[in-house]
Amino acid sequence: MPDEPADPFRAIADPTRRRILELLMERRGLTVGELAAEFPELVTSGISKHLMTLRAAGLVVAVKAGRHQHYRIDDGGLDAAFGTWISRYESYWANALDKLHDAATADRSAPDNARRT
Amino acid sequence: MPDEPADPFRAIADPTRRRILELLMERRGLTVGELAAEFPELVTSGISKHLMTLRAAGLVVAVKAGRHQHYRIDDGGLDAAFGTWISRYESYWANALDKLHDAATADRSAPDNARRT
DNA sequence: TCAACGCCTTACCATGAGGTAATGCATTAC
DNA sequence: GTAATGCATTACCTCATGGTAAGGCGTTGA
Repeated sequence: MPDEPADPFRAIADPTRRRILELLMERRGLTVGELAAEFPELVTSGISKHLMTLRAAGLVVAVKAGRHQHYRIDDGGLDAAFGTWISRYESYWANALDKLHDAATADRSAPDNARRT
Repeated sequence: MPDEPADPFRAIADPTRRRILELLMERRGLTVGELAAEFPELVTSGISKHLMTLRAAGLVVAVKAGRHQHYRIDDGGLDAAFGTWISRYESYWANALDKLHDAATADRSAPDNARRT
């Protein structure tokens, strides 16, 4: 079986893979070598393995171009993987953060319940 | 060292822990026993370990009440853990999905770029 | 054609994570 | 006080994961 689905949540559990996704969001179409250059402490084949994990999770796709291979984020895959989860949590947050906001405005002396707005 | 930060992304990588979070969103204040009842295939101490992982990641908090212990989601912690990441990806999605939409309307014959809508 | 390049693939290893079982420790009930 | 309950903690096992090293294969350029 070449095509096991692979859990996207497990894919983003690794900091290196999250960093790869960030890099691919900033500059799409990066090659393995260009990505590997951002991780001096890792060997190229390690990056390749991470990319395969991301591909197996449906988060990135690769396009062959000559002897290079350009990776970019699979927008649809990313949405399919996390869209449902995020929207569910967002509706939860909408309620939860409302309550936090109420508490914060009611009591101005405890401002750091929610860092980052 | 009792307080190692613990990566929240690693915490939600496990399906059991994601399920626990969902349950705590539906009914807050569940005890370990009540949660364990939802996982017949697991032993109670396993659930306890998962809860400790979620606590270490700052995603849930426990409130002692008699000899029970009520767990609930740490709203601020959840936001601190994922808020930044999600908002960044959302702004990306806003662009990316726009492009998908453009591509879909421009070329009606390639409809399955985005599964799930 | 042949060598160099770029990436993938395949062992292989060390570490960490998920699971169970057993023990410890409060708290409640008798 | 004693027993039972509810959960935490510890020890232990197994398997998955992240990492390296080495070899394979297609592509490019001379």
